[in-house]
Amino acid sequence: MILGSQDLFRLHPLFGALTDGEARELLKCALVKRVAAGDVVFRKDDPGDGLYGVLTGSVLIVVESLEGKELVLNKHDAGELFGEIALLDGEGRSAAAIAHEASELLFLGRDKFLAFLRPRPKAMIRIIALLCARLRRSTNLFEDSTFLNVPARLAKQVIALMDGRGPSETSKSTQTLSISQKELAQMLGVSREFVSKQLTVWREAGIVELGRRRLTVCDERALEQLITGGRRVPR
Amino acid sequence: MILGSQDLFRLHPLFGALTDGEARELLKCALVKRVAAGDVVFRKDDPGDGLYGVLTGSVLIVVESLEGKELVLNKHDAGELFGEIALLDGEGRSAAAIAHEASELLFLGRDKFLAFLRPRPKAMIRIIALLCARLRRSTNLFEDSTFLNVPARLAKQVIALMDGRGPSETSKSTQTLSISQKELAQMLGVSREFVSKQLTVWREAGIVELGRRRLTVCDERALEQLITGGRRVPR
DNA sequence: TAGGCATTGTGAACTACTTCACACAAGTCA
DNA sequence: TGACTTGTGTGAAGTAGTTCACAATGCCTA
Repeated sequence: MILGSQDLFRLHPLFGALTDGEARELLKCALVKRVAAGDVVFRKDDPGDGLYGVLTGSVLIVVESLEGKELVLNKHDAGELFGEIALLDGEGRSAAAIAHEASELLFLGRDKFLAFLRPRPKAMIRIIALLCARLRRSTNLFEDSTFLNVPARLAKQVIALMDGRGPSETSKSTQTLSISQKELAQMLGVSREFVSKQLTVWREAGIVELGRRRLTVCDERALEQLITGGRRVPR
Repeated sequence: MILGSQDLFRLHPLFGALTDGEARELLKCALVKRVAAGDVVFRKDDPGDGLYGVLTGSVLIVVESLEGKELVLNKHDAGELFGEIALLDGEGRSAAAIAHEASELLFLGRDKFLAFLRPRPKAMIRIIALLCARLRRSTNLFEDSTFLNVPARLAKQVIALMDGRGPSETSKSTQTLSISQKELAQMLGVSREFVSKQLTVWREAGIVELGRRRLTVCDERALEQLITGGRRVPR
């Protein structure tokens, strides 16, 4: 789906039922940034100068360790907002944002956004809902990383990526993800090699098919069972 | 410090500058729950029926794995609020709350709280700030658990516990924490034995002194260096 | 004062990962 | 076409943590 710059404001739950006039007015304050794959949108600790929305493409939220290993905290596709934390609390960016592919982003400056928000308690309610959702996700990630072993977390991640892409055609169909094993590894914070080995095991078990930047899930049920079965150190 | 039930409302940043009248009115809707150490305040997945504040004592936020291992996500002392997420988004409790010691809690029902919140955008702003703070903490925990090894995370946790207790007397003084090694382990999601071994190493290095449910930090600087020095698998 | 429970210390064996070192395949650009 | 880059597969060796098993110590209370 291709979003017009206006649609993001009109359609995103955060902005609720804006009138055409309001949407147009917000749009005047916003600007469209075009970025190429790999471009840095903002860095960790940058001042939170505004809110971003994804019109086309996708953006990764990333933190980097001292040795340069990257951990992907989140991926935002068309229609989603990001960069709200630093904007709202006035602290520095809590992570970097990097374009995953060539993308068009809508940028709304801090002052404009806060001015929009101040007289609209309903929008605040929706911001609160957004933050709660982020918090639940974040807590779950932490929980999983301490309770589940890597195969289980990998299975969970793969399923989440499939669900994110919408329920595809028929609910029973095999679905193909376009993602490299390195990217999968970075979303879990584990080594690329281990992901490769685990996927190979699954291929031999007929659960997935593999290709270059391609992962086709043949047996989603098997993956689901791996999650609940995949305790840590199951002796 | 012992909080009167009224003080929590008057003093907590979330409620801002309430008038005496407002505080009294809120208080009429609230009720005080007394719990003993180990009592369950709410369980994971319970409906989010209200907001809690700690008057005296402390409460742990805990998730449990399928095997029964407990991970302590947070600890709330006197003057702090908890239970806001499920309350705000209407989903089930994202974790359990368990009294760490005998405590007095103030409970404010969902309807009353939302009614209080609705006409007060300033209070919403403070809720938003609270959620942002929680989100940053949660993200940091996840980040640390993937980038740092256990000794570094343990050092960080110990320092955080000391800072939480206020800057003590003189800033250079040695400080004593009253906590068991099992509790420390559960805050990090690691084994009790490993914590014990690591603390023993530190004792032999003169960094800490140990006792039954007692941990005295002699050399905070050394702990701080362990954090930044403590990459994962440093070859 | 004895008995019981919670806490700590420690060694031995194990395991779930990691790093390192490659080989190979596939796409891309000069 | 060839050279280069990116992605994948795999084995060998290493390591940071785990579980298990137990001993010892201190505290609480009957």
